[in-house]
Amino acid sequence: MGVIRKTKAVEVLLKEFNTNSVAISAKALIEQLGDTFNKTTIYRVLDKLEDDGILHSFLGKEGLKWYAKCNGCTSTEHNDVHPHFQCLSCGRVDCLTFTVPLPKIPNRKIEVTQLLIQGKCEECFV
Amino acid sequence: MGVIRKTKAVEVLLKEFNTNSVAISAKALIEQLGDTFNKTTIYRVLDKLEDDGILHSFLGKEGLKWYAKCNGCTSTEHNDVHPHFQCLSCGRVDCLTFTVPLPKIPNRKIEVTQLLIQGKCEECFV
DNA sequence: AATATAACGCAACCTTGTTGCATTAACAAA
DNA sequence: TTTGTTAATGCAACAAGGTTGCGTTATATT
Repeated sequence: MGVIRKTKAVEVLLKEFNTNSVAISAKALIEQLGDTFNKTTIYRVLDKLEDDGILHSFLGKEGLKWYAKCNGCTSTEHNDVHPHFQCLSCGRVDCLTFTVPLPKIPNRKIEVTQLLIQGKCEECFV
Repeated sequence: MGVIRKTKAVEVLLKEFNTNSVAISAKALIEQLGDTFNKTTIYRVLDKLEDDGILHSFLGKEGLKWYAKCNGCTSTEHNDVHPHFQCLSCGRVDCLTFTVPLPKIPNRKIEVTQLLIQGKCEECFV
């Protein structure tokens, strides 16, 4: 498990996530880069970058898969489980930096939490 | 907007949600009832029951749409935004009764929150 | 430069969910 | 209880996001 070859697709996709500090959906990436790279390639590179702990993914509104850069994750563990914010006006999604304290639930083991907050972002908020 | 006719499909689907106190995915309902009712019908009835404030929906793992009974919702407002718990062992999903306090986010307006917690449920937890 | 094989492109496919339209059935009124 | 209106249904075809198999290309190693 590892990105072993620095291909064009890997390079271009990584640049996307480095220049934009927001999350990007696979769909948007395909719309944007689909002429340059096959969608299969894009999906596979995203998968691999996630495996390697470089990107993390989550589900946005309507079940679309979004990706964003990781902070301090390794290929063995994704440890930046944080909320995501999706603007209902402009559609933009980004990562929030705080963590939400959850109450202990008796007899259950929490492994993953996915918190998606929807509303109006800074730019769309009047 | 309202369920104006008590049809077989409405009756059977409502019974599903009344006898099981857990959430059920549209997919599971189609697998279970697809011989009796057309999947289109099932999707439409679920839609309508949600419009009427009888069911609420949310996205589970893998972007599947899940439905569960509402508590005190009306056709104009779904006000039971609560976390959902999905067991990674048995796949079962249910509604949690607590609410999670979110920190205020400056310059943003929170409208909806979707919190999906994944882990081991009471039965699968050792 | 030769070579092994990861990565790619393409086409075909899968799944969840939606739409248009003709037919059926729920329910109110006669 | 028959009739008439129209909501609800079934069917087929479609839509969109994503996946798979396989032959070809290109990266990195020797």
